[in-house]
Amino acid sequence: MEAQQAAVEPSLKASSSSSTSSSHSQRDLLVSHLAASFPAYTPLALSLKNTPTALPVSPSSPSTVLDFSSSVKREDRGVSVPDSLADGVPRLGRSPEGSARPGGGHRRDQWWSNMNPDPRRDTPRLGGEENHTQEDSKEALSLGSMCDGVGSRQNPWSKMTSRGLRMQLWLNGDLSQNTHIKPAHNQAEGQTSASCSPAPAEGTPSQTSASCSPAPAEGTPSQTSASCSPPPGSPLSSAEESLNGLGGDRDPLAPQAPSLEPPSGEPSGGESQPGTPLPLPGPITGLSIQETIAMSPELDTYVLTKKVKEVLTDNNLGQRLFGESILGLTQGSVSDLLARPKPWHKLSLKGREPFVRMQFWLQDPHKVEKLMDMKRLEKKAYLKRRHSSLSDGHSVDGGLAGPDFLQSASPQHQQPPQLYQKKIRVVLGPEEKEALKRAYQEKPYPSPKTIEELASQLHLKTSTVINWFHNYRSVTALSG
DNA sequence: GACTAGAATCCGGGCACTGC
DNA sequence: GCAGTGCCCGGATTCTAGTC
Repeated sequence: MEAQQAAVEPSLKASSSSSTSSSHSQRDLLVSHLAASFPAYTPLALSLKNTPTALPVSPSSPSTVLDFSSSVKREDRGVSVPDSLADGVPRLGRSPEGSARPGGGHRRDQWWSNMNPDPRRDTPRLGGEENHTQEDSKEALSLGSMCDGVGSRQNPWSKMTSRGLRMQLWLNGDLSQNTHIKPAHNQAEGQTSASCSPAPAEGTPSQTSASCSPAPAEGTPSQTSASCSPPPGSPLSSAEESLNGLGGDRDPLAPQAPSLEPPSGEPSGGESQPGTPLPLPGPITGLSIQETIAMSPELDTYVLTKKVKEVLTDNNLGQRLFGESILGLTQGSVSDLLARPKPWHKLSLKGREPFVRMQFWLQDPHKVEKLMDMKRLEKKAYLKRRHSSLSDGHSVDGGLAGPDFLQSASPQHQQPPQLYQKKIRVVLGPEEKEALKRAYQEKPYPSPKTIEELASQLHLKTSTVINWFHNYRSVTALSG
């Protein structure tokens, strides 16, 4: 904790200064420190909810503010009325004013504004806050939240959402306007990191043509796509470019540059296996996809889902296969997403991820073939398993259908189980619920000791008991 | 494939405590 | 008194398992 803060603080100072070339080494230190501290989010290899591994952060990661600003339609969503207010039902609890207070949705606007600085609105502020500095980045988080994020409640990368990610990006320098990432020195790094400074650093040799400057002048033949993208063949290039081209007033599915084509030769995602979630094309790092999502301009979720539905129905592909293979979600979630896509601006970072993945998938020319292959493999594996199970005298019906079956069918799931472990849903039995309710009647706010006791008596995790009380308080508050 | 209950998670806010 | 920190809370959201 202290060490982490020690690492953070210099970077805060560095990033708030106008020149950051001197912070290069600090930044490197910070990045490597973060690489050691933060678990990774590796969506390609892992399920959405799976255990993170080492963060593949390096100075060379395209940790960049993507060049969205020129094409991004700002989220002009007006006032987003929370459901709790929209339905006119007053909410109990401590913060009915919470929805009305200046924070709430406004903070998300702030986040979005920070992520997508609109040059048109980039007017000097009162009080001399010309620069987007530490203050700007921090003001969207309370002290408690900062503390939670940096200290006691650090989330693994896979669990970060907009704010957590924003902090991370800010730490990386991408959100601090004045942070100019110096081109990396070594060759390997040079390919990407060098090119992705938020803005062309003054006096910095244009080593790469290549800045992912937020707003290259219009009409400037931007090298961005070429230089900000990962090496040719890397799917990230297509991913990011595709997203770059997804300004809100453009058809999210509109054909993109040739680079949208997945790497030639090997179909993107390589040898897909049934049950292997998220076969995004190629080795996209977790950081990249997360950043891509965070920086992604507004996608038209309705158009996106409509297109996905069309492709699935046209090719007789099931939601389950699609969900588990592409999105890492269950059939029910896919159904929900496709039937009732939320507007982009109402989605958190996490909520946007499936749509970004849909977008990736739709742009894959081999998408149908790959899903078909998965379907075949799934069937083959199922039959094989069924055969062997029958010979063992065990039935495979029921228990092995669905994700479990998929996972067992996938060779990749022979890897350490924690990598592919699905979140186990706790289903409380009626007796457990009854006991919890009794305890609630007695004490809606149980002490840690009581929680411990309840947990051990009911053979539950303390977190489950805590969650139950939390949710039950919400439910009773709403109904009461 | 649609729908739902509810467990889990995210996040901002509030408050107590501590050290200066 | 103030800033920093840690913890807990409510509200909102996400997403799984189960059912139809």
